Amino acid sequence: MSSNIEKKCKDKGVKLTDQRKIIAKVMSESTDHPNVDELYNRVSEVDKKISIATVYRTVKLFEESGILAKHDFKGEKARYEELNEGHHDHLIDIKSGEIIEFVDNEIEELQKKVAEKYGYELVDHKLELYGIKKKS
Amino acid sequence: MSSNIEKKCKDKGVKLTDQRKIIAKVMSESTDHPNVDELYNRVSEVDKKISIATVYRTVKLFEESGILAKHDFKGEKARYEELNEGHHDHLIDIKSGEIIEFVDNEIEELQKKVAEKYGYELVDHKLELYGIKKKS
DNA sequence: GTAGATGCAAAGTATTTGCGACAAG
DNA sequence: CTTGTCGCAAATACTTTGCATCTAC
Repeated sequence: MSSNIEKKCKDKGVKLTDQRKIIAKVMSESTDHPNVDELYNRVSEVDKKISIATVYRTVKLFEESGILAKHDFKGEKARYEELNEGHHDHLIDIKSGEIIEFVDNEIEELQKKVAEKYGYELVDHKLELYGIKKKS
Repeated sequence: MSSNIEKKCKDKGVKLTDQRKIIAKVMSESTDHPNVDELYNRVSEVDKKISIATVYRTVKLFEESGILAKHDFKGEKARYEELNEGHHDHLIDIKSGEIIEFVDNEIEELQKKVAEKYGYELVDHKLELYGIKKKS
């Protein structure tokens, strides 16, 4: 089965090598937000000859092609996730490291307004919430 | 004249050495958000014997003491700024690199609500807007 | 067939650290 | 005095790159 990301590569004219197919598949199947090490480990289980340099080159390429998103959460290594249509932001549990994805259109709208207020067109943004789980 | 940051160090019981006083003064007088290299250069103009290791150690210490804030803007080196009472977020001009500080209480409120919705107490957040200046 | 991709190891960046000398409280 | 800081250079962590070889299209 060709992965979701593999399809996107074809759409965008990104050449598909065996290595890229494996990386694409692993990322497509990941429900978390792996960093390069974690991704390399998962990829190595499929083909242990793939080098970490290729993983770095590939995530960079995928990011530039708009296939993956890179996140630099506080004090952590860069993490990656598949970029799909619906944009979302992240709520990070500072105790467990768990990451919750959320969408809040009201905030999105206000961000545009703020940018406009200063004479800017908003082209991108980063919103991360860091929280502690409440005992309920 | 002792700098603003110098006062904060005394308040927080951070030992004040000559090097720290100089770094504090340079940061207090900076209106931009320098990275460690830039800060080191400015500090070197005052005392060229201060090592970059000390600058790294000091910004880390100041950050942990709640005196400086560290920012990791997209694809850039870490930048620092003095942390004052009024919290603010940043709007970054992706062409010029100019950084505009802003406050939007409505967004702040909504962030808390989002965290609560997922059962979290919001302890920190990061909001960065990236924009292009509109021709007016 | 050719441009681009890969693996490897070496080189870059950014940052941290061990250690002996030194200075603040 | 004593604990913590400094400068220096070496070490570390993460990421990129030169080069010879290989592969997708």
